[in-house]
This record gives sequence, structure tokens and C-alpha cells, in this order.
Amino acid sequence: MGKGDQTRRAVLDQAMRMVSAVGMRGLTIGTLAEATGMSKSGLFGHFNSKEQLQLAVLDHAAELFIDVVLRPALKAPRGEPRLRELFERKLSWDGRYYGADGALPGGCIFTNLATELDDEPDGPLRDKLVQHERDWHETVATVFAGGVTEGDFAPGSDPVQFAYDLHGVMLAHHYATRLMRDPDAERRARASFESLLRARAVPPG
Amino acid sequence: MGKGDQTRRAVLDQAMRMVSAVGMRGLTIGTLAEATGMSKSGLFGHFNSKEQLQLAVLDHAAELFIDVVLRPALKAPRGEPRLRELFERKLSWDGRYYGADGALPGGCIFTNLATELDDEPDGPLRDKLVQHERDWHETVATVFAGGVTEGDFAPGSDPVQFAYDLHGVMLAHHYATRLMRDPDAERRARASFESLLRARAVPPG
DNA sequence: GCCGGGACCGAACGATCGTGCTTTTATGGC
DNA sequence: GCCATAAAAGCACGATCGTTCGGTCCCGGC
Repeated sequence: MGKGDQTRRAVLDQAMRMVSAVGMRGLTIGTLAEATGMSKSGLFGHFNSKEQLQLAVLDHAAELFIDVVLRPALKAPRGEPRLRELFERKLSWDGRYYGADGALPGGCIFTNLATELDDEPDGPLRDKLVQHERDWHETVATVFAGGVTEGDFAPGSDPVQFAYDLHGVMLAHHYATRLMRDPDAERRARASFESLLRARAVPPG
Repeated sequence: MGKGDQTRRAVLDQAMRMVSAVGMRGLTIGTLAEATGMSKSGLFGHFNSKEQLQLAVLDHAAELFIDVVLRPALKAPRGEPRLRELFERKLSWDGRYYGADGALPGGCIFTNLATELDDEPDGPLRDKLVQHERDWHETVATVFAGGVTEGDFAPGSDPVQFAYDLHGVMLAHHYATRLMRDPDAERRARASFESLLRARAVPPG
């Protein structure tokens, strides 16, 4: 990895942190340059436009998400254990572990971007975010469906509805943690998660 | 109501629309002036600072929310009917009715501001939003608790946990509608809502 | 040891930001 | 209809925005 890639990666790390806190609209090349100790033009040369910088940040975050949430969770045993692992890792991603003073001081960067970009006209940035979100929900639905075939959840359960509901739990947790600073947020999120599973428990008999 | 209040109100209406779409950070006095057909300085004179404009927008939105969601819903009969009315009106507020080409083309302004301001340091704007959100969740919890004493829901149900869960349903609906443009979003939200109630149904016997 | 190219910087651009000041125009009470 | 006052406009300010250009430094290949 040459000098260029190294700097580029460091810049993207810093940019990702800033975007998680202030969004794409709050990210400016000037403040990013200052935060990384570079000149505006020197930094700019790595991306050639702000839009390409934004796209690179999104890709960078997606890679991190796959590394620390998705791939490790998919190593857990099929069915309910894998679903629980996915939930726990996503919970950490949202707040406790990678939030605060971690890689994402502003919380889940995708959640933040979702509400920032949802009213934007179609474009490369919005499209990329939607694609990433689509992949994520599909993964959740697939993992849950695996739990159905494993006999952990009631047959006939709708995996898409489960992914929808679980995402609601995640969003509520993000909201309660970051805006409301509710110390019970994590406990409440776990309670909601257990309710979702209980509602899909295999019927007795 | 003098001329001043009249234009001020018209400006706030327009500002609220814009904020719902582009957030407080995306709202600029220049574009707001152009959208209302005024000069920057003429508009500025009504608020004397951008922060006061932002605070006024938040108050304006809170009044609208009380008018079209809260107050009408509280006229419904105590218990489950009142809770259902609250849910339906909040659903309309988020997307169908007041969204799109209505008063809030960018969807629920509070949801948008929640993710935009959650990482901001404490200040008048953030504090005001948190206060409004606190009031809202307290109302939901209280209305649900009324359902418990009415015998519509299982005794021992936790109203705060219910408010947390319902908020998750709302956030998931907002997300599915606005970012993902999921045509099934409303149906899924209703399904989630019914699940929340079913889990709190009075036990048989 | 020279040279080409990538990495980076400094300065500057036009545009737009929020915000003052001064002046003109419109309004409402008598 | 006059007149004090409120409302709106005009203009300018320093700062910052994304972006461009020309130059400087340093490192690897010949």
C-alpha cells in the first residue's frame, strides 16, 4: 500500500467519524483537512470532487460494517444463535462499542444518512445507501428464515415483516441512546427483541 | 393579527416544509427568502438570528402537531380506541397526509431533527426538541396506561416499554416510506402495531 | 545522478453563508 | 389624510464553501 492509499484511508477514517456526527451536509473539506492536518487542496486531490469523497466514505463505512458486524455474525450456528449474534453485534455497532469514542462517535452512520438523504433526489449517493440498506435487510430476513427452517421459529412467519420489526427496534434504540440519552435504552432494546422472538415461537403441541 | 405576524407565520410555514426535507443545517436564510419572495434582510428582521428562526420553526411544528395529532386523538374514548386513534393520526403525520405535498414534504420533522441534532452539544434547539419528544412519549405511555386501567390490556404491562416499542414501529415506517419507498410500509406498520397490542392482550380466564 | 511522477501545499476564484447598517415603503391609529 | 412606527428592501461586510492552478518536495527507476 503506497503513501497515497495510506493517506486516503486515514482521511476516510476521519471523514467517517465526522459524517456519523454531522452528516454529509455537515462534512466540509475545510474542517476535514484541518482534522487530518492536511491542506484543503492536498486532501481534495485524492477525490477530485466532494461527491466522490462522500461516495468513498459510504463505501468505507460499508466495508467496516461487513468486517465487524456481518461477517463475524454469519459464523455463528444457523438459526436462532446466528440471529442473536447479528442482533448483539448490530447493537454494539449502533452505540456501545463503535459509538462514543470509537470509529463512529455519532452512532450508526447509515441510520444518520437514512434520514438525511431520504428526501434527496435520486443520485449516486442516495442509490448507494439504499443498496446497502437493501442488502442488510435481506440478510436479516434470510438469517431469520434460516431459523424457521431450523425449527427455532414458527413456520409461516414472515421474514420480511421480522426484518421490518427488528429494524424498528434498532432505530428506537439509536434514538433513545443518542437523542434521549436513556440509560435503559439497551435493556429496552433487548426486551423488544425477546418479544419479537416470543411472538414467533414454535406453537406448543 | 398585524401584517408582521402574518408574514412571520407564512415564513415559518415555508421554513417548516424546508426543514422537514433538508434539516436545520440545510435551511439557509437565502433560500428561505427566495422561496417566500422576500429579501434576506427583510426576512431576517423577523427573527434577528438564525438560531431564533430555528427555535421558532420548532415551536411552529410543535403547535401543528398538537393541532392535527394530539388534541383530536385525545377526544377519542379512553383506552384502546384512544390509542388506536393516536396511532392512526401519527401514521398520517409521518407520511400519507401531511407528507408528500402537504405541510411536511420531507416527512415527520421531529424524526428528521432527532437524528440531525442528537450529536449536537446541548443548546436551546436540542433541548427544545428533547422536551417535545419527552412530552410525546409521556403522552403515549399515559394513553396506554389508560388502556390498562380500562381493562383493554394486560395488567402489569409496562407503559414506557410500550411507548418505546411503538416509537420503533413509527421510525421503521418513516424509514421504509421515505428512504426505501416501500409501498407496503403502511401495511407493515399496522401489522407491527397489532402485534404490540396482541402481546399485551388480557390473558384468558 | 538525473528525471518523471505522485503527493502535497499556497493562493486565489466566484458563490453563498449569517449578519449588520441605512434607506425606502407600507400600515394603522387618530 | 397625516404621521409615528413597523415592515421590507438594498447594499456591504468578513467568513467559509467547493474547486482550480501553479509550484514544490520527495521517492523509485534508469
